[in-house]
Amino acid sequence: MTPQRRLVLDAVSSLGHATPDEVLVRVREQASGVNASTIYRSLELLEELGLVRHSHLGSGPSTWHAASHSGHLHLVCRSCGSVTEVDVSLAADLVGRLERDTGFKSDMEHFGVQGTCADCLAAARDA
Amino acid sequence: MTPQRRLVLDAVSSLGHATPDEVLVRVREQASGVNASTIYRSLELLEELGLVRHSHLGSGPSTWHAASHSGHLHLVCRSCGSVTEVDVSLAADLVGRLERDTGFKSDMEHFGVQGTCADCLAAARDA
DNA sequence: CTTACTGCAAATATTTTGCATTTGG
DNA sequence: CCAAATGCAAAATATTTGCAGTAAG
Repeated sequence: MTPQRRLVLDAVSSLGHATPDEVLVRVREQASGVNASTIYRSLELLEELGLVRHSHLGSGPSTWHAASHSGHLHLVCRSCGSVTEVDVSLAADLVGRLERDTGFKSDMEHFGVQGTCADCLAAARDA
Repeated sequence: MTPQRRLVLDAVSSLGHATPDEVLVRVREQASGVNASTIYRSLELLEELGLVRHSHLGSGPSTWHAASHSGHLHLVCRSCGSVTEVDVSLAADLVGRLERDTGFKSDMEHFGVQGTCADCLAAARDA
């Protein structure tokens, strides 16, 4: 565990859902010389070690979070970009049915669920 | 509706889930001079017109399909890359619960569900 | 020492944009 | 003719890779 890798892990842990670029910015607040490729390589390594995970929440870059911070679905609002977390158990029904019907074992955490959040729906109603 | 746009629509319709690059290749079989930027611009326009849609099935480029060909979830196998379609109604339970609990209105079609397909699970068991 | 890690620069891959040319109404 | 669409080239974005220098065991 090098200093750079520790900084990457700390950044991911404190940022929540961070893109590699956001991690880079945070890491550089602590150590200015760190390069983007080190971020990518560290994230990959930390994922192999099971310390962090990545998810695809939208069309942009993937986001990373600490492995300890898992067990939830990501609800991604297309309108305002907000990301809401809900317990992954809410999808247990769907996951179970998919497995029974097609034999497919789903990982609902890896991708975000796109849609529109309550606030944006309300704003659209008011407009 | 220009000749290029018609070719793009035809390509999307016949290819199923195609990336912009796959659409380009198909279009060039009919008209060799077509440029990639025309593909992107045509897809965008056709989506505004409601004739095609795009989904994010994995970490790579988005894929496009005819609007007539919708109403299903995409089950994307991480292991072999296969894409299985199942009726979107299977997710009605989850969608309803998310809306009731958090006010979030989900579009389950827009993102693929990652996981492992039955074949790859079987292969892993045999190995 | 020597193996592994890092920074740097360049290469990839994907998508977007500006602009001159062409096309179709 | 005029407005819109296209092709082309370059820019923008995101990520990966080769390589040489650095650092830690």
